[in-house]
Amino acid sequence: MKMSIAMQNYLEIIYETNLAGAKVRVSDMASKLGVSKPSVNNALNVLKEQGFVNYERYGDITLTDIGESQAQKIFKKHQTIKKLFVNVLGMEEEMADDDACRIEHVISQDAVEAIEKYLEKTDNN
Amino acid sequence: MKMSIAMQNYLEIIYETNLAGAKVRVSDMASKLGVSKPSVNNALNVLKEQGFVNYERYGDITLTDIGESQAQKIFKKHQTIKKLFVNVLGMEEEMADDDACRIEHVISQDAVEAIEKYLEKTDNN
DNA sequence: CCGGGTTGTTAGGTGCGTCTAATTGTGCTA
DNA sequence: TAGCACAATTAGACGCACCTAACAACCCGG
Repeated sequence: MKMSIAMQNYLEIIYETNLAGAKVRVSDMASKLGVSKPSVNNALNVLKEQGFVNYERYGDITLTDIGESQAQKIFKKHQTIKKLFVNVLGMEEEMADDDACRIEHVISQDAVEAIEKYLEKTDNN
Repeated sequence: MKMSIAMQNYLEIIYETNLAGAKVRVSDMASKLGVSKPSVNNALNVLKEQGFVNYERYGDITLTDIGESQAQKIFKKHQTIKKLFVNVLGMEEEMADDDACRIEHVISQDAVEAIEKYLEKTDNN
């Protein structure tokens, strides 16, 4: 169940694109993540291999149930961290997003829960 | 002035060993970081190349002025993050240390400053 | 219904940080 | 002071994530 930071980011962008109601495309992923199309293609094949995405040559890109729940977990971490940064620490939204995007991949579940508890306690959720 | 996370960790462990007043040795670094001795050796040569450490074959390992100030910066970030986690969020010391050790390498300077300001404001420094 | 622009894929290669196995250097002790 | 244990280094290889260049498939306008 171990996933690299890079792979987590690919998964997350698919999830967010779904949330936005847009079609997931290799080119768009590449430009959003700032990598080349072959890198995206390669990542998708790895993620498919690991059972996180459904993907066929030139076909649609979708998340499997497992991929979806993984992505959701990451996304939730992101939101929690961002809330702490914006609501408690008074950071700018954009900056908070950037930091959250990097921290979400390395922070422990325990730490996230500690943040959540604090946000509840201080009515910042 | 860009340094990889791996290299930051090597630098930090040298700094901490200095703080503890102990001699810096390849073997100890390897076991503390959970990597092999050749990995440490290689890292030291890279860091020497980049001007962060003084290091000769079979010689003492010390930080240059630049290396020292870099390490100090990282260490300070670590302390700030840890304080937030322990004093504000109520996390265990050890857990907070582990999280801080990973987050310190990806968090922005702005975010650290926001944390510092918050700690001051709430008398947690 | 076909030709060209866009999108996606393949092939091949690079850098970084890691490893194991083998070798060399150091320094203590008998 | 010779030898031995252990510390450090070298050599060579691997995995991962990335790249560029080239090629293949898709699809839409004429």
